[in-house]
Amino acid sequence: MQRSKIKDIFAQEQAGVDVLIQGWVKTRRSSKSVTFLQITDGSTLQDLQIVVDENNSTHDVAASLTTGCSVSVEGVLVESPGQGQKYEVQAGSVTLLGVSDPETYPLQKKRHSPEFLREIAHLRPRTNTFGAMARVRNSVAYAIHTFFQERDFQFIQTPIITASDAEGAGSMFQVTTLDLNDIPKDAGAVKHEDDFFGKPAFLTVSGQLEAEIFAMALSDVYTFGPTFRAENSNTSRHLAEFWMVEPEVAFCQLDGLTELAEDFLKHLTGHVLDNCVEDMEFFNKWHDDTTIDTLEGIANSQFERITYTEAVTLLQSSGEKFDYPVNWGTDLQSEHERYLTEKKIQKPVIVTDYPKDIKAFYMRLNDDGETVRAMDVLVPRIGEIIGGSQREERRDVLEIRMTEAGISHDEYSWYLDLRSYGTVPHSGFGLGFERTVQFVTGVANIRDVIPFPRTPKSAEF
RNA sequence: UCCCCGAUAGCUCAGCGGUAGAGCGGGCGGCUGUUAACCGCUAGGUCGUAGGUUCGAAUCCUACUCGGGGAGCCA
Repeated sequence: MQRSKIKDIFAQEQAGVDVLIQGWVKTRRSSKSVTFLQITDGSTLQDLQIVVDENNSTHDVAASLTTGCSVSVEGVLVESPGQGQKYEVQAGSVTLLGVSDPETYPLQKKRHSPEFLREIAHLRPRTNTFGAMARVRNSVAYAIHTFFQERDFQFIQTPIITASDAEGAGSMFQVTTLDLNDIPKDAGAVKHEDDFFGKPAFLTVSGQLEAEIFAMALSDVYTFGPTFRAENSNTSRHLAEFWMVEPEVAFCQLDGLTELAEDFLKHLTGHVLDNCVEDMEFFNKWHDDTTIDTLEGIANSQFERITYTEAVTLLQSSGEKFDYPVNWGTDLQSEHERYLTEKKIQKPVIVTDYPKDIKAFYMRLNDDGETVRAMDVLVPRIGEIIGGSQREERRDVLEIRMTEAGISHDEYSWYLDLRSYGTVPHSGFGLGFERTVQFVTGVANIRDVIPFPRTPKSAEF
């Protein structure tokens, strides 16, 4: 008999069919006359109840099962007389595939703290929360591709190893094959020519600059891959290794980019609401009882758009007491961003046109000479979920900005070349994938929305 | 990296100067179409590590390690 996934079992039109179920025991409830098993196979949040009567030849096997055991069950699908489930399986035979010693198996049939579960990252996918997270994460990833594919964006794979060490988005991990206990040196200086690439190499902090290359040929492109930041960041919103989505759009100015960002977030949240109903209800019940309302609000609302200068004015006249003062020219603090998106406007806010001195060199300079065409999308609880800009496409202006920022013109000659040979206005942004999953699910800590989190002093599994 | 908080049984925590407790989980027994099942019994801990104060430290002090919350950096 062919195995059925539990998700498909519950989608059956009617009971009465023979089924083969394989999965893991969540709990067992036994009495003298009957044993109930809750089985999960990860295809859905819902457990399947297996009923094993006393006179069943495999009742002793069923009664001996403990949490975590893997089993194979053949039986008949029947309508459940009990509360809590539509169908259950009247067992014909229960086969134990793999034991799970209850003395040592760390998962119990009760809630565990996320901190504890992180220590057993090899077993936490079996929990309700982490299973739901994995399915939603998968769904968001799928929606990212469909969004761009439907718009004829080309999926570009940008390199993970890069020799550029000044991409301007934070500290980088160095990649080397040199023996750190015996580093080759020449007059005290490291002989980088002996290293694998013949010069210092690093893990990428962004695929943007390379994506721009392809946008200047294929018009609309996006990347979606791992990104690395060696910042000593210890917060619930930062990882040393995370995934980022970076569309890059030719013949597009900042207005078009904000529209793309808004459509994008609406598509992702709408897709999850439509396709992860059960899992989202779970998150709404156990993690954040506002998350479904928030997502529905996003689908039905227009994002607010304000300039940095307007934001500063708004904050200064808010009457709100902030720990940090609000001054034009300094970056908005987390508390300021949260006030804007959570209290003042209560929906996603797109802040544009930041002072040039607090933004990256590649952002297009406005005619005022003071601000750049930057854009941050702020959402409740997470803060910045998207950062992007219209790129500086004028070579002379870009060169001045690079000089100011201390960026080598030689090393980025290829980037400058794009402005010499058929330059066009173009724009792009980066969306933090884990922050998006966090936002969608309402899970408080970013370490619980990625299978194996990498953070300072922590790279287990 | 900075500020604050924490680390006691497998898990979640109480104890806060006189030498270790609860609930859940585990084991054993009972019972019921049960569903975070229920009832009874039972086992289980060099109180994060290293120093110090004290007649005596889980408890007070110091350092370190790890974890959490917040900040910065950002996605």
